Amino acid sequence: METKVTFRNTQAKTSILLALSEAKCALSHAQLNEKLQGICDRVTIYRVLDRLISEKKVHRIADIDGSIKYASCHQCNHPKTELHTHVHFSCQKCKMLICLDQIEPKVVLPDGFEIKETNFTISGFCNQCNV
Amino acid sequence: METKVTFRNTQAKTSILLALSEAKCALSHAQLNEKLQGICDRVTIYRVLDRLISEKKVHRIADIDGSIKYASCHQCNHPKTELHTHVHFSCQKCKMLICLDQIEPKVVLPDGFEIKETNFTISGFCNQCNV
DNA sequence: GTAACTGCAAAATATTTGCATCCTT
DNA sequence: AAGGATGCAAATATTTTGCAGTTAC
Repeated sequence: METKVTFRNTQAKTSILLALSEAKCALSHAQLNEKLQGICDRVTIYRVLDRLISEKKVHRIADIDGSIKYASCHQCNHPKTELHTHVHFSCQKCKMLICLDQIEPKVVLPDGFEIKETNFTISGFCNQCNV
Repeated sequence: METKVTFRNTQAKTSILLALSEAKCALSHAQLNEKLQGICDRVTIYRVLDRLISEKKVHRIADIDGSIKYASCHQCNHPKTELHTHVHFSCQKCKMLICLDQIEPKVVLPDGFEIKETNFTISGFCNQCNV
C-alpha cells in the first residue's frame, strides 16, 4: 500500500535550485520569486520548495522574526544530516540570513527530552554591515 | 520632539498577561484568543501583545516552524535582559513550547559580528510525551 | 479633558487548494 | 500514455490599518 512518488526534474525546479545555490544566503519565498523574475508562478515556487525539502536538497529555516527562509543544503557541510545544528546569523541591517557552519553549540537536554531538530538563530549586525 | 507614550493598565492587558502567566508554556496568538474566550477582540490581542513586548513584560519567540509564540518574561530567570539566550524546546507531539532557562549555549561569533538577539529552539519530544 | 485603548469593518499579506492543461519519463 | 508538475483562479489564513466610540489616569 506504499505510495511511491517519483520526483521529476523540471525547468522550475532547476531554476529554483540554481537561484538558491547562487545566493550566498537563505532566501524567503518572496525574495526567490523576485529573483526568478516570473520564470514560474508563485504557487509553483511553494510546491517546488516543498518537494526540494522532501528530497533533502533544501532546508527550511525559521528566521528570528518567524519568517521562513530556504537554503540550498550544499551551503552547509552536512547536506544529508537531518539535524542542522549550526548557527544561523540574521543581519538586522542587510536582512541576510547566513549559515555559520563552523559554529555548532553543544546542547545537553534534561532527561526525557528527545531531540529531533534544531534551529539556532542569532540576530544583529553581520561583518559586512558592522562598520 | 520626543514622543512620550504612557501605557495604561486595562482589562484586556491584565487578562492577557494573566493568561500568559498561568500558561506553563509559550502561547500563539490563536491559543491566547481561544483561552481568553472572547474577553477581547483578536485585534486587541495583537495590539496588547505589542505593548507588552515594548514594556519587556512578554517576549516573542519564533517557533521552529516559524509560528510566533508569546511568553511571559517571569517564566525566565532574566526578565529584564534583552538577550534571551536560553534554549526553547518545542514538542512535536503536544505542541508545547517551553523555556529551558538553565540551558544557555555559549556562542562565540567570528570577528565583526555583533550579536543583538538570539533564538535557540530545539524540537522533538518533551519529557511528558516521550514515553 | 486628553490621549490611550478597544471593537468592528476592511485592507493587505501570506499560504493553500481545485482543476484543467502541459510535460517528463 | 500515465501520472507528476504547472498556471490560474479562488479559498483560507494571518496580520495590519482606519476610524469612531470608550476608558484610564
